[in-house]
Amino acid sequence: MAAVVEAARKIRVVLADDHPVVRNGLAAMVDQQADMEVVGEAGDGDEAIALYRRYQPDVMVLDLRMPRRDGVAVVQQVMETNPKARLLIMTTYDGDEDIFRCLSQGAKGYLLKDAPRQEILSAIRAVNEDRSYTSSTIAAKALQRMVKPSLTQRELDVLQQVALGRSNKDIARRLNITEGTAKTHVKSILTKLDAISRTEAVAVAHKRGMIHL
Amino acid sequence: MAAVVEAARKIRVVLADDHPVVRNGLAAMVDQQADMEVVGEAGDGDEAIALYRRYQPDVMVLDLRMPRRDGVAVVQQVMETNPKARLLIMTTYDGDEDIFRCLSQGAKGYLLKDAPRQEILSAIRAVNEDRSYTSSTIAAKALQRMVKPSLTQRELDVLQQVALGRSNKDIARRLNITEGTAKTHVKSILTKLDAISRTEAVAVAHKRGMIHL
DNA sequence: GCGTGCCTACCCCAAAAGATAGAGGCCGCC
DNA sequence: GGCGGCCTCTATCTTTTGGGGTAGGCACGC
Repeated sequence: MAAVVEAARKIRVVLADDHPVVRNGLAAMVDQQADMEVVGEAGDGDEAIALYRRYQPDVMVLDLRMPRRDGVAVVQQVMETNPKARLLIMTTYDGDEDIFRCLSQGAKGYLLKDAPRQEILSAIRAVNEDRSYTSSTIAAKALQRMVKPSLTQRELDVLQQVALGRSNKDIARRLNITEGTAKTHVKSILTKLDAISRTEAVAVAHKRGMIHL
Repeated sequence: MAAVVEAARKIRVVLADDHPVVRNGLAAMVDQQADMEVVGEAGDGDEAIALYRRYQPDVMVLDLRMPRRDGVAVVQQVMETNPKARLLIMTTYDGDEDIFRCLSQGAKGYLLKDAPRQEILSAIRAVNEDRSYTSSTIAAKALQRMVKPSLTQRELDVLQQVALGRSNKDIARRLNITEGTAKTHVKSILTKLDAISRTEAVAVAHKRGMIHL
């Protein structure tokens, strides 16, 4: 057999996704490439962190929604111990607010799961070279987001309660504020989300990935 | 080269899923098996129907959520022209109400996307032999569902409107009924879903996959 | 120091929502 | 034919929502 010739070291990749099928598909795609190889596969957030530590891969591809610890938490954790980590976020949903949380915490790129094969591969290469990769869909969303006012933490707390169907009085009790204050928050939520009713606010917030029902 | 020995004809499979990664992963898994092969891949509902017609596969694996035409519609369409079709539904979400719509329309089996490799393969084999395959998670849900009262069509119409944040008056206008009637429907929705407010009803309905936000 | 944004809290008031208790028409099933 | 489920509509009453404005305390940045 001829000697294996490698111009350069391969890009070492760790995959993290809770769906075996998706991991399988990604692994197959990556391993078919001459310039990259899969060195580890994780099925949840905790595993992802462990595998990153163990293999110190060039790139880790992360699903945003995973059991035990979601993508946001993994990015946070990994970047803390390894600020130079190159992480590529992958998710099913565009418009997910968590994307921005990941990116602002240092994730290098973002991909939609319905991206074609080639886009996925070039995203991995881009991230490996420390270039950031952002799918055009997301770039557009990011711009939209700059314009639209974002909710404060407290408002997100209240919104979360609203989404559970709680009344203002209930929300006030749980957050240790008066009903009047709860109403104030709800009002500003409605204004910012451009919604007429709390129910519509929940729909809008869910669509924008600000809350997960 | 030795002659290829085949004890029996391979199971001919068509895959339908809008995520290239998932299709890739499934295809790799299937083609690795000695007793099955992928004869077609579809990226949306319309394609799925077209490919079924063209290849008349033994089994078609269908994602429930797809662009252009979702799994329910595909099952409906295919079963109509080909009552003996063997369809295996695959989805990300347990608790999706649409599952039951598919099964009652003749889909042979149901799988969660996070199912392990082996389960997926044996589901395909089961469906091919005209046995039905139901993941245990779903069997449990089905039982729960028997107990809980389901909404009438009209109530689902109203619920859909409620989920959009519309007021009773709005809903009444759009459905050509009086506000009082709209309220009556909302009331019975709240009762059946065991919710205190319309907002909670939306949350519950969404969790049960009765509506998609 | 001064503005700005956030959280808190209060007021009033009109509108909507929800709870309750009816009732008639229609359709399918036993 | 009778019964039950569904859709429609009515009326009344209480509670909750949402819109309007105002304002003090606090932290942060310029």
